[in-house]
This record gives sequence, C-alpha cells and structure tokens, in this order.
Amino acid sequence: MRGRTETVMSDYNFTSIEKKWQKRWLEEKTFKTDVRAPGEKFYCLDMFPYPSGAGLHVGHPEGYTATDILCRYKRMKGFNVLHPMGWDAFGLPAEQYAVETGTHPAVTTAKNIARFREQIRSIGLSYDWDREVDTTDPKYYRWTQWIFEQLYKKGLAYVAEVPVNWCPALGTVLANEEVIDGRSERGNHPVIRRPMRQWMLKITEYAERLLKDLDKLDWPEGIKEMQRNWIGKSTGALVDFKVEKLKSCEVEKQEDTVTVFTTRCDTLFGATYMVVSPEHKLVAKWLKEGLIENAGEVSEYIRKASMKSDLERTELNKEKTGVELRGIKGVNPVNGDRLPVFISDYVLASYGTGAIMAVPAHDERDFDFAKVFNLPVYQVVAQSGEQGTGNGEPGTGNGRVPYTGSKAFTDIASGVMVNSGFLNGLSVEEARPAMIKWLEEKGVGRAKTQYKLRDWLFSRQRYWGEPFPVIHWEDGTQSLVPEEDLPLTLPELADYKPTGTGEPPLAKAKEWVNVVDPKTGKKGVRETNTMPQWAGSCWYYLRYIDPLNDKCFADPELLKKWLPVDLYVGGAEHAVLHLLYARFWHKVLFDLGFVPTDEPFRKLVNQGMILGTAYKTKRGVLVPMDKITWRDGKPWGAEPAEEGKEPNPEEELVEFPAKMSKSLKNVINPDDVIRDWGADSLRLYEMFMGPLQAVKPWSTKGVEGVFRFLKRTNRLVTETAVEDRDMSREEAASLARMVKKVSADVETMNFNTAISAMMIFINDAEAQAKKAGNLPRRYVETFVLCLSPFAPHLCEELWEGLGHSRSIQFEKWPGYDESALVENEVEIPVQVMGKLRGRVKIPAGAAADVAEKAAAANPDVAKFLEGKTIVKTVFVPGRMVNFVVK
RNA sequence: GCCAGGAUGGUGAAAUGGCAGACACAGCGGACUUAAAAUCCGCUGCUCCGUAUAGAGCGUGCGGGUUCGAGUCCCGCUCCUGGCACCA
Repeated sequence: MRGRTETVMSDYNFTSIEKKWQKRWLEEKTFKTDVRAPGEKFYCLDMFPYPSGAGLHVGHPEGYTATDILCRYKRMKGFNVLHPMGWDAFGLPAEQYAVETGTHPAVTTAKNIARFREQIRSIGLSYDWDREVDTTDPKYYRWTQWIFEQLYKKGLAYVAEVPVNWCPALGTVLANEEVIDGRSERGNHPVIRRPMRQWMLKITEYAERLLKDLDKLDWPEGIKEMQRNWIGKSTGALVDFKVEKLKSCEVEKQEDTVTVFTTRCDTLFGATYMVVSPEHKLVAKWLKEGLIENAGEVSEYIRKASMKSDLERTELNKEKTGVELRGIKGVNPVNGDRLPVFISDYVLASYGTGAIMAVPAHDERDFDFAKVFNLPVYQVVAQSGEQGTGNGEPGTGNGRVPYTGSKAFTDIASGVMVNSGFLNGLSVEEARPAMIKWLEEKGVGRAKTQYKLRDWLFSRQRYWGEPFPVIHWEDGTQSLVPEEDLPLTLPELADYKPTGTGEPPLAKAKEWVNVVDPKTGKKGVRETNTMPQWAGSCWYYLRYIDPLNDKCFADPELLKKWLPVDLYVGGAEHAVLHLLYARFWHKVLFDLGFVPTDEPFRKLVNQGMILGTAYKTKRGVLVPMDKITWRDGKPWGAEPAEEGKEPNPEEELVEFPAKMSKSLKNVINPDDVIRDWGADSLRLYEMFMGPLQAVKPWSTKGVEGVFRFLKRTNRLVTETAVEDRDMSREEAASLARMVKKVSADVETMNFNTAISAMMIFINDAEAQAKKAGNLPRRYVETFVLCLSPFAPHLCEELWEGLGHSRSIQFEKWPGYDESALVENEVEIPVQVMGKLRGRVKIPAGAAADVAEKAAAANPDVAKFLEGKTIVKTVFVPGRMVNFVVK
C-alpha cells in the first residue's frame, strides 16, 4: 500500500492538496457562521465525542461526513448554516488515568482534545471552529451549574436516601443505565445495591410530556418506541386491601391498608393471594408490632434480598422465592375473601406501590409463584366462545372455580369475564372501567396511571465532573452558590483515588469543602458529589448558538432564531439516555421561558455502526487478525486452545463482519486511511458503503475503488481541454441526469446513490472526452460543483485550476435543464403473460395502439403470441406493454 | 418472552407495483510493460443447450395470497441484529 505512493503522487497528490485547503479554510474562516445574518437557517448538529486517549475510530467520520456534505450543500443552496463541534470531556477514563499516573485530568483532557481536533480537521469537516465548546471548561460548566440551580429552584432537584447501584471496584455509584446485567458498563465489575444519599432529578414529573411529544418528532420510529418503552406508561387502578390480624377466627386487629397497583383490576375476583416487596414499609411496621408469627424467617428473607445484586435477583428469578407473612390476611374488597400475604423479591419496591394482588390464573409470574407455593388458582377470564369453562354460563358464575390450564391465560383481546359477579359476560375491555367504577363508588380504589420511568440519579462519587453549587450549613439548611459567583470550580487534588467508603474524592479538599458565611459566620460544607457525564451534553447544542456569551447561556434572540436543531446525527446507543435527558432539560428551560421551543431536536438520524472484517471457525469462534495465516489467498486459523490443552487444529476460516475491537485486532484507524488514500477517499468511501443508517462492514478494497474514481476525476478535469462551447445533446442529458439525481439524493441523505450517479457521469464524461477531444466548460464545472460537498479538497483544487479564485463553497448549487432529459424515443419491455419476451423502440409519448402494434410485431414477442388469442393488453405509457393471451 | 429493524450474485449494494442485480469490490480474459505496480478494454446471478450468433428454464430467506404483472402489497412462518425484560 505504501510502496506505490510515488506513482500515485505524480497525478493525484492528495496529501498536499488536502493540507493546502485545510490550512486555507482555517485561516480564511471559510465556514464561519454569522448567526445574526439574514437568510433561512439550518442548524445541523453532530453528537460531540468524548475525547478518549485512543483517538478517532472510523465510526466517528461516518456521521460527521454525512452532516458535512449536507451542510456544504445547504450553504451552496443559500442557507445560513450552523455546524459546530465540541467535546464531551468530563468522564471516568481521564480520572482513572489520573489515579494511575497522578496527571491532572485537565491535562489529559487537553491533550486528547488537541488530538481529536487535529484528526477531525484532517478529514476536512466544515465546522465553525470559533464555536467549539468543552464541557470541562469552567466558562462552560458555569452554565451547567446555573441550569442545575434553575432545576433546584423549580423543585426538580432533591436529595434522597436511595438504594443505588454501588460498584466497589470503581468506588462509585452508577445509574441504572450504566449497569448491564448486574455489572458495570465500564469495566464489567460487579454491582451491588446499597442505600446512599444521592441527588435526584424529578424527570418523572415530565414523563407524560416526554411521552406525548414524541409523536411530533421526526425521529426513527425505533428510537421513539425505545423511549416509549423506557417511560413505560401503563393505566390501571389502585385497589385497597384491608389487612387483618386474626386470632382463632376472630379479627383481633384491622387498621392497616395495603394498596396495590394493577392493570388488570377486571380480574379482582380471581385474586388468591397478595405479595409485597421485602422493602415495603408496612412489613417493617408489622414486624415491629409483633404481628408476624414467623418473624425470624421473614427477617432472614428480607436480609438476603437486600444483599442480592440486581444480577442475582434476575438470575435467581427462574424459580420464584418468598415467605408468607403468617398471622395476617388481606381482605379482597370485592368478595371479602381472606388472602394470604407473602413477601417476595419478584415484586419491586420501586414500581407502583410495591405491592400486588396476585391472580395466578391470568398472570404468568403469579402463576409460577402459585405453583411453587401450591396456592389456589381461580379462573375469572375465559376465551371468548368458551364461556362454559368453570361453573357454567356467563352471567351466572360467582364461585371460586379452579383454573385447569397449564399456563396463565392472558389474552386480553379475546377474554370474557366469568365467575366474577357483576362483571360476568363482559369483555376484558368493558370489565376494567366497570370495576374501577365499582371501586370508586365503594371508596376502595381508583384509576391510576403508572410509569416505569424513575427519577434520575444525578450524583456521582467522582472527581472529574461538575461540582454541585450547593452548600450544606451546620444548622441543617441548604443553599445554592449565588448565580453571580458561578462557576464553582473544581479544587486541585493531589490524590484522585476514590475513598472507597462512598465518600467522593472532593471530600479530601478540606479548604474547598469548608465554608464560612461572611455575613453570619455560619459554618458549612460544600456538596462533594459531582454531576454525571450526561449533564454537560444535556444543553451543549444551546451553547453553540452563542458560545462566548458571559451574561447568559445564550442570547434569547439568537435562540429564537436558531432553535430547534434541524438535524441531529449520531449513534443509536444514545437512544434513551442522552436523548431523554436532553429533552427533559430542554422542557424545563422551556417552562422557565429560557428557550422558545418545547423540543430540542426536530429530526434525528442514527448512523449505523461500521463493523470490522473478522474471520470465524466453523463453530463460530472469531479468530484475531494476527492469528490468521494466509494460504493461496485463503484465511486459516485455529480456535484458541484451552489452558493446558493441546492447540486446536487449523482450519479454513469464513469471513464474518464483527465489531471492531482491540482483542480482534481489526480496528481501522482513520489516520492510516487518510495517509494512504486521502481524506476525500475516506469521506467518499464512508458514504459509498451503503445507506447511512445501515450497519456495514469496512472493506479496504472499497476505499481503493472510490480512490480510483477521484483519481479519474482529477485526470479528466486537469488533462482534458475545457472549451467554452455548447453541450451536445448527449452531454446535456448525462449532466442533467446526474445533477437531478445528486440533488435529490443529498436532500434525502442517500449519499451512496448520489456517489454512484457521479460515477456513472464520469464513465460518460470519459467517453465524451475521448470522442470530442475536449469538454464544454459548463459540463465540467457543474460536475465539480456537485462533487464538492463530498470531496471538498480535490474540488477546491480543481475549481482553482479552472480559473476561479474564490472558494467553491461560496458558489451556487447547480440547477439542471429538465428539457435535456426528454428523449424522442424510448425502449420499452414487452411481456406476454407477465414474462419479459422482447423490447421495442417507440416514440416517446406514443399512444397505446401505436405501442401495442409495434410490440406485437416484434419477432421475439410474435412467436409467443402465435396461435393464441389476445384477451387483454396492458399498456403503461412510456413504461411497458403486457399481452394477456389464451 | 416483548418491542424494533433486517434477509437480494462470490462481497458492499441498487430498484415511484412495471426490463431484478444500477454503481462499486473481488474474479476471469486481454492491451501496455524486460517485468511488476499503476492504467486502459472486455466478460462476469445460477442451470441447461450450443461451434457460435442466439435460445430456454430458474432466481430477491420459506409457504400461501392479491394482481395482467410482486424484491416491493396482504396472511402465516424461519433465521439474524439491536433494545427491553419479574414494571403487576
């Protein structure tokens, strides 16, 4: 690959061309946005990266190139384009590096940002670099803290003692989203549950609006659906169950009420037991009051449940566990049945009321539990048309009829109520409101909407994050750092290690922590938690609009002009986290009157992941690239041997795309691609691989293909005589086809087919040049204009070579001549019984009889018509003819 | 289990219900060259038939359906990828 550089350089010297134009763009601020200039705005946003030590990977330029092409195109169409870039730079890796080496995270971060900026510039992306933001810059996080204060003042931030995901290895608490199968997303360490004092944000208060407003967003349906599931709205009812302490059939005590949440209140007649979560407040109360006869057993279960990590809770759930609370019974309000009450960890304290009524006949989980504990299972819903099940006809049953099925019957759509008193004969849909009405009339229940969404755990026990601008005073009060004193900057620390006790590293900065009120002399301590990484990314798109403003986070006039973001492009991995949090903050700022729109991102596009090439064995085991030997161009390798065993025999491997990873050694570095083929080839290939949204495997051969196209373009434009002559009919047609296709495809972001249209054009153009010995100026220049958003460096160079002194970015996007596309004669396919049998040339716009006559006369067609009667003829003008024969 | 998305040549892919495989990669053959690289020209879905021009059949994961006509629309499956998962 390196060896042929010399030959390559002699005709298409991409390295010097790209350096030259990148330098010029930067010096001349070619892409500077005047946010106050008139003109229709286009705000195009890329998800800003975390500047890791590893540098860019080929996934980054994919989305960035797509938006860059669109932005360059929009500028040429006369739009005022805002296209910025910045750094989401708070986060754990820089802090862990600091723990290991003692280097301040700010130093590491600055170094990584410099590298990222350099790499991004080497791709030729048209950002306005005067708008760069960095979430770790005090001038930036001053406003992150300021927004937190607004949330606090609105009552949306509070401190709570909550069971959290504590990761001993990282010495910190993690958000639910950062825990995967009971292990930390970062580092894969075990996570346990432990109650701790934490900052929470009341995102639940916005659940309904976050759900409802999804409908008006132009986002991928899948992402919207994921957010809907995450918010998890369900409508049902709260039902009150009295709890009795019984003593030899006499009610000794009845004062407590357990309220359950259910979406199936229609099945209330079928409830055969109740379950409360081990953490339920009443359980502790009953134990204290001595109501529970088997208190020892119950306490032991509670203790074990609290020790379990989420992973264990999930894993052990294959077999249901629990303990009955002996001595008390719940009373079913609809029929007075006395029900046993259990505690079990299959009921979550954090959802609904932490208590359920169990209807094993019509709920899978209850059914499983009932089988383990041998509890009665009563049928109250039957398949429509089978109402005879149970004790007879609909409308008559009211008994406790055992359900005999082998699994729970949960079909809501076809279910009909049986054995349920006043509900008998109703469908499930009808029975629900009927039961709610009954519950409300008796005062023992009411309709209720419940969400899965929990409040946002907003604090981390880390150093490298935004400090909370909060002071806790010795008298127990709490106050915010005054807005004018922001930012509250991070103190210097000698030692960034987690304390391991859960107390954050900031607690070590004694001078910073301890404060004295200058007026009253009151003593206080600063909050030592820091904000999670999501904080800075929740509002960065607002700061880009007015990044240097030191009076407010952004000028309201400019926000009014530039919001919402017109297009947001990034990876699908942020589907629920970043995008939900950012929407939440935006809505709060909207309610407070700080932003003019209630949603931040109008249109969202997710680019698909780029996979690496990998090879697997017959059994499907992936073999790292450096363990593969090539024989006759075929890959051979062996599965890694188990410890202490004989090595496995080598076998021929099969190509299999897989995520790029260090362990597979198949990571493609954009720097290498740029060195060998240039940034324009990198850009073009990333777009040519396939649709932006699709997951696609990287192919080095594919890069060579687009490189060849650029080389041919360069040669055609620089080595063909360009004349000021009119285009031939053929030239005009091929040019118009290309411009039309490229314009339409860029608008819809189908970059792969736009590039293929330009490849078709260059094939045509080479033939034309050969034939005529020269090419018309308009023909060549229009092509260079169309290619310029895709391969900007080469096109600037060619444009200059064509005698223009101004950057091609300032030119108008070309139109096309519709009349050049009109043809005199068209060739259309002829089918007999829907099978293609021949083609005929007919005048464009020919009438049906003319076309049919010509079609029937075609010898290839005629032989299939011979001896047959034409029953029907289908003619689609300009498209095809089809004969139906008998 | 639930939700979403997908399945088209050797590969990446393209195709308003109207010529399936555009464009590119790989492969094969040729030109140029002492040679190689680069470049250029031609062929390239599968099967059959044939000296060849040509021709025939099959073909968009599987099974049905609608239609003059289905990769595309409808019904029923299979497999893959991602997300969620004891949320009552």
